[in-house]
Amino acid sequence: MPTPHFGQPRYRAIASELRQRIESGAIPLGALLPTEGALTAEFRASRGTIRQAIAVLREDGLATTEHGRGTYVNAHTRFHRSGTPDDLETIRETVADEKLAALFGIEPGAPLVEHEIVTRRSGEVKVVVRTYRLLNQQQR
Amino acid sequence: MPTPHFGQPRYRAIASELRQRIESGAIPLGALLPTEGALTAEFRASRGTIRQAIAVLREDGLATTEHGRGTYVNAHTRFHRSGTPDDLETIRETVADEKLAALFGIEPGAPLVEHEIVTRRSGEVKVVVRTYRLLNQQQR
DNA sequence: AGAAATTTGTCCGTATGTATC
DNA sequence: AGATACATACGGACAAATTTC
Repeated sequence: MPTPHFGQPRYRAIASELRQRIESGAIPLGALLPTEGALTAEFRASRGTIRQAIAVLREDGLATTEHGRGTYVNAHTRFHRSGTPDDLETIRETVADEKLAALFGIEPGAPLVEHEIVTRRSGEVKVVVRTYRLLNQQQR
Repeated sequence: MPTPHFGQPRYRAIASELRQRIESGAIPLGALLPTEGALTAEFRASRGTIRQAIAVLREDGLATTEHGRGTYVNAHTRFHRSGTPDDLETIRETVADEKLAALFGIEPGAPLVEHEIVTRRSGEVKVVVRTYRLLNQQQR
């Protein structure tokens, strides 16, 4: 069989289809996706293509895959406006180390405001973001 | 050929090697990586495995791939949209201090990927943002 | 507790499509 | 137009983690 992929690659089309099933509720949040074997049968695509489609969902934060277990639809992904239960936000005053001091052009030990946001997904820390600003600095 | 991957998968080992070449300067920032074909020959791995290794570098923000062109090592300086020049983005591998180690549930000293964005406005550093993620090296 | 079945992870080789040089 | 380089897709094989019996 040739491999004609005009506009949309096969794996993206499959990813879209799966995404739609998730958003429509056909596949409930927190549930397992069909196995790779089942999806290869349904879409009559190779396993590699199916895995690529699932990788798209993972990259978009919609699913999480576990070895030997399967791929879950992430329970609480979208629509987390303010007060996300899974994010932790901390604001504290800290002091500049050598590197930060050099960047800001201040003395090491001088005060800075540190803003830290910890993002978790399924209990695991996914990313830690820290912003540093000078004290009493007004936005423009 | 069998597939003996004891501790570390082949594609991760290759990714580490490439990462090291980048950090050591053997492959300069902004330069093109060797082509997939060249890497296939050098590491005697299949093209799929090479592409998996390069994907790791992309996920860590170290490289960018362009169809038909090649894979670039991301340079320190990133493009700025119109208006606000003078942003500087740095990606480096660092080690977890006590606090970060506790957050991620890893050992202090374990490697992390740090993205740092320094925003200046008329020569003055306005804000420093640092994000920390697990290296694509350790699975868990 | 142990063995088998299930499911995802890694790797190979090949072929063809598409973008860039 | 031709050569080069990345993108997509197939099929097969074995490894490793989990679940089931």
